[in-house]
Amino acid sequence: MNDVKARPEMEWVKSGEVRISDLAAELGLTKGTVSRALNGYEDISKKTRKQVMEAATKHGYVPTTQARRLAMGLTETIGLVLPPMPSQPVNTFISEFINSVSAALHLHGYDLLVHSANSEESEVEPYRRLVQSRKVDGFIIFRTHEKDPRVNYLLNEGFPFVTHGRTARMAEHDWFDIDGEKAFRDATSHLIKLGHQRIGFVGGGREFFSAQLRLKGFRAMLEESCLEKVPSLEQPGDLTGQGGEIAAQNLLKQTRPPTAILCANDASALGVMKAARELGFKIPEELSVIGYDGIALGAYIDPPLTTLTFSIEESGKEMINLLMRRLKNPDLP
Amino acid sequence: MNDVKARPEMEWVKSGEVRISDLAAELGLTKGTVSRALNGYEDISKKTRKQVMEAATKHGYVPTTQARRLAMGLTETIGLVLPPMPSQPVNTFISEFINSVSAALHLHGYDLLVHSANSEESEVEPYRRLVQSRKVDGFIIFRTHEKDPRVNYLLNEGFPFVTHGRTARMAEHDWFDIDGEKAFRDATSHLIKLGHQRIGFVGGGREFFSAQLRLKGFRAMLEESCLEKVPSLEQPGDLTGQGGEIAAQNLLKQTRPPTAILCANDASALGVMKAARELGFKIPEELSVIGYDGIALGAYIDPPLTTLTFSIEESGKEMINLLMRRLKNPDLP
DNA sequence: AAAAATACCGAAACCGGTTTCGAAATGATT
DNA sequence: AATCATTTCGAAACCGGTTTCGGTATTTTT
Repeated sequence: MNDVKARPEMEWVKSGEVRISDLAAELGLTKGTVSRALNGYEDISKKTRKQVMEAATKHGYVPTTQARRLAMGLTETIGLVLPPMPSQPVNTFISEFINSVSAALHLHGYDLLVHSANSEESEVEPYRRLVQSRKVDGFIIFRTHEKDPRVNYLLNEGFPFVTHGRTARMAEHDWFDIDGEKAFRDATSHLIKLGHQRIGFVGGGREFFSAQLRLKGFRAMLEESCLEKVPSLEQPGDLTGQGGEIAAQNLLKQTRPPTAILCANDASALGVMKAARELGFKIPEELSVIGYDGIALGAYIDPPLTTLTFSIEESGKEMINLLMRRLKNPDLP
Repeated sequence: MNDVKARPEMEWVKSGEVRISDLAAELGLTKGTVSRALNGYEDISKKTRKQVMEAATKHGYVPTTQARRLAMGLTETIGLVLPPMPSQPVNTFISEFINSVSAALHLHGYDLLVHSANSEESEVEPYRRLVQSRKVDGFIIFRTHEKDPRVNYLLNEGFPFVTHGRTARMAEHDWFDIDGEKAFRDATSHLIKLGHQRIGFVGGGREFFSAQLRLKGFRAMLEESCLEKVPSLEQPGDLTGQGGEIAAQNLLKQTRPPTAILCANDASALGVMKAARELGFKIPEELSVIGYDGIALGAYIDPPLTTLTFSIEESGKEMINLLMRRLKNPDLP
């Protein structure tokens, strides 16, 4: 079934043939008038507007984006810079995130420009290039650090952006974050009610603010429940499977190993589970493992990964709303 | 460490302040001359060129992209349309692919525009919009169908694109594909040498050409090895975990179940493994399961997923090379 | 030294839209 | 019927670059 044939009522027109001046010439108008008619200006008679509209749809006229952008001084494009590849093995989050962000942007008539980061250069370099060449009107930043050079740069430039994750300067910019603190309070509470007395924690890097908040939630609930804080039960991690393995080994080789382990994300949790198996721990009988991200794959492995979920789609939508609001009026955070 | 301070030698200039006409005025030249000087035209004296270059770097001049694009009639942007979300649960492929493609494009000075597909509208609609508004110079298409409406549309338009995966009209366009046929011949051969006599196969949808080729490789090796073809051992799938579960149930509930199962991708394989566990099959003692994609996560589950790997990064690079070559001279496929 | 070739740069058109301003045509007011 | 207010559109500037063309100034050739 050829798609062209699927639209028999419309004479096939090669795209990109008709310009606004062509329409104007055919209608005996000037291109300025045609432009105003199409863009809903009030100083156009309904008769003229109707004629213009009809001619436009008849010829399949679509304004050339580059010309619009130049004239209007904006790009209607938002930039998203991907982190360097090798760091993220279990990366389902990113593609879901891109998808939701892209869809949300589309509703506002914006496009998504995805840029890859070169691991050799400075973290802000891609942002700088995009800003200077005026290829985007704003940015979406995720995986924020507490002191984030990208945030510093863009704030300094006065360039619009939203972050996924809080930063030290979050009072000065738009941000969105999952309440990981609460999630980990709840998860910890849940484990305690099940009778666990020794709970391990595998964190993300210190540089990731959101991972710090998850740790904070964990600690808060321990204190609230009057459980003693055991430093050796808090292991650093790096949000990767490998990091999870190492952390789990440190936890489980102790004389009194934990009976449950909370992980800052799902990739870590998978690493923890692998290490636990290799050390002979039965999951979930001897050891409970809980991750965070809600990757779809968790349901397909044995034992199924217990994970805390949040909606990536909602996150994307919410972030775009924040960003669009700011693009329309740059006021106060 | 503020990144701005990291460049102490450069006086800080707010980006986007200086235009080409500013440079021209300062140097006492016309903007046409400045443009030619910067773009390496031969009719510029070395002295003038040097002055222009220095003034440009001094002021941090970067040409405005929209203006360049309008004047030159190209966008230097390639479009990538994501498939609707819910279909792909184990989606690490996409983000890796986006990353590699984006990096490869960047080497050629091109940008990547990522667009999300709306599941309610026609598959070609996003492409049509992008073409008509002239937002991209070409496309990257993946997950091709044998008869692909997107391919038909773009061929009809004469619009450049590359596909990841073959199509029925592959003689007419650039494409890149992993030799899945050979991979599955080899895998099948391997299983046979291990002594397996009954090998199951979980395919992808009939609409995915590449999945068909994997099936072809499987069949070819069976025939070559003089094993009888058992239709019931070939189960359709849909490249999802759920599809894999169903297919596995159909395979394993037979009176003489297979001792090994080949899967068209890793997501299917995970579903197969889940179903096999639930039916009491021990992996890998009683049943071998092999997937295809090489997802990084496979190593972290128990038992580890046996998978056939290919380099997504290489694929992306190769595809971009094909596309760039075509953009530079639109000749024959 | 005059003629021809070359190097170098200015002028201006162009890409395809948007937006401001003013004038003509129409309608309303007195 | 003359005056004022509105409606409606044309004219032109503008966005910020690129590229073609032609004309001096300079150098090379004879």
